[in-house]
Amino acid sequence: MTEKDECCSNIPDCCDMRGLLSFSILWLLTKRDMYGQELAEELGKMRGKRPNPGTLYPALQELEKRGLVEARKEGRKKFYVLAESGRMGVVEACEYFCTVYADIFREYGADE
Amino acid sequence: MTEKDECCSNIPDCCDMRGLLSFSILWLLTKRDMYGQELAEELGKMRGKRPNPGTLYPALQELEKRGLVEARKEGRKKFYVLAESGRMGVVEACEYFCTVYADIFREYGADE
DNA sequence: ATCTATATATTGGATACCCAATATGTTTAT
DNA sequence: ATAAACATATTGGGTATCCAATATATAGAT
Repeated sequence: MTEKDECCSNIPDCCDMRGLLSFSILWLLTKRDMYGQELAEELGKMRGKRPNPGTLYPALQELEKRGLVEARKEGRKKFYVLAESGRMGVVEACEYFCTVYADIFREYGADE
Repeated sequence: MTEKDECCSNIPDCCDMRGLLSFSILWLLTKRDMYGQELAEELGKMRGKRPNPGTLYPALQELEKRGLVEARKEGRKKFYVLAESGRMGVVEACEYFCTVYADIFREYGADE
């Protein structure tokens, strides 16, 4: 608790680690439907920093436009739901991702 | 073995998985010094596709400019070597990376 | 009604990464 | 010396992600 607020805040300054936002969003949506601010919070927990609205909302619109997610409004909240193609795509993407970076995880992941 | 040539060629079309090039380069250089074409080949094995020269060389120049790698010429080959700051940075980056995507690896990585 | 908090969205600008195509050197072979 | 092969590099154009700052719209409280 003397640490930062959430999970990992050791954001490296050597490589900016940009990328994989859409991938992370799709993966989070396999857990449950979420609206924008929930996604922002979960992304913040994962990566140590919430994405800015100017980053998040265009990404969501793009995923919606491509038919990977669908939106359902509830009051002022707009819940994003994985579409059929998104659900298949994200599994494929996760498998690819894990294969590509398997060695890195073998060395630095695992415990802790 | 009936599969594709190298490791993973199931490049997903749902999310483009762009990003992490500099990170991957730094990580490869923890294994051994490499020149451009070697890096291109190793990146091709990792990700299923070699980066184009117009992608790779600017990235290498940027890493050199920022002092994370140093270059040593041997004939026509230009070997890239992790600099001090690069070696520390890449460990930090690997730990960050593994923390951020730990859950995805737990689900889709591990065996196979 | 009006104020506040919440949630979505846009604007403008920057950087990293991606490509195809082409150009410039440097060895090696003939 | 000239050609072929190898390696590095550049050009021009595109997309995804990143930011700070601002705008709009809805809901709940008073």
